[in-house]
Amino acid sequence: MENMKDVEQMSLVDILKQGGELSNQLIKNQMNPLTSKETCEHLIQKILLTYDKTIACLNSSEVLQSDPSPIPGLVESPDTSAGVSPKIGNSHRDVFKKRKTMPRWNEQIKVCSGTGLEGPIDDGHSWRKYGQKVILGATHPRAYYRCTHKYTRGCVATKQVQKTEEDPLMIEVTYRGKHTCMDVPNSSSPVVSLEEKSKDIINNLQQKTEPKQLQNIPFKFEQDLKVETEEINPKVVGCVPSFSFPSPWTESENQDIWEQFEDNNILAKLIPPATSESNYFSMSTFQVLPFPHGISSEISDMITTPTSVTNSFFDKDMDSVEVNFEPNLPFDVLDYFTTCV
DNA sequence: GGGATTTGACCGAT
DNA sequence: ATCGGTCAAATCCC
Repeated sequence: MENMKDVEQMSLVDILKQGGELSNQLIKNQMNPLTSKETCEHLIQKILLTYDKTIACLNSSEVLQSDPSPIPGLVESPDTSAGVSPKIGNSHRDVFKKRKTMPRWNEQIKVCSGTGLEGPIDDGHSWRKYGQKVILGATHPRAYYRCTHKYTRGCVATKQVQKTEEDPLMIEVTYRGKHTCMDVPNSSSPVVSLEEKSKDIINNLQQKTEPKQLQNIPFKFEQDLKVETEEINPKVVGCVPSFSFPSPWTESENQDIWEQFEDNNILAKLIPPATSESNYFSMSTFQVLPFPHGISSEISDMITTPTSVTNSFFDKDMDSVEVNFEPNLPFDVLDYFTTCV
């Protein structure tokens, strides 16, 4: 089984690398005014195909994994079913027994505040802080959040938020458990097909004749990215293309991106334009969260606003996506978030 | 007054 | 024994 998983992950990496190369080609072509629209369109189709391949690969690996709890959060012991408060008839001991058997996985995100994006950040969920602890060896305390609907809908999702050692402006978020409170379809965030997104991207490309203007392209690849992670160690098993903007990126930098994936280094960083007045905002990697909603409200939770709020930042379009941003690429943040949201 | 946060205590895991 | 995760009473805030 292990070997099989290795093989699958190897092919996944290959597919993802292919997607990355295609993305680079697309950018290069886009920078060339002589490139035909059809060429770009063809490239985009191929890129999207790599997504499909990866998803298919992931789905097959999911089946292969003998996870006895295909729907985390719904396979709890009876006392954790929706609507039943653990306060009733539950001692501490019961609670911890439950925790032990609870299927769980986590995700880690690092996001940096100070992006100039004042205001709430929304992962689509409301969280309630239930604890805070000083962690050994950590400078900053770790905050514990649970889904507001834990008792009303039996949602078992929790997250931990902690400022990083190296940079207090960076926070690390660890998710646990999938939300089971999102059964009701969210009509406000309709699913967009790959084709529609492809057209959207193409239309944007058409409108951008100068490479510099590429910075205004709403990036929506992430809508299609999906990753399933299981267990405690986060694994990048998703279809994550390398995506380069017309920036002075080097091949080695792109290689670094993929090495990050291969190292399962799951990070998302929003590094603010510390020294420049312009908004620089580059993407190097994408990582997909297995949540209905990914990047969450922890930034504002930790830094600017109280918890248990519904914030908006990446909004629905950024669901399930984790992104590395680096301060090299010109990217109009405000424009991006006003045109995309 | 109701909901959210804080914080000390409890308990399982290591 | 120590650490991490959670509970729950007290407190705060709207």
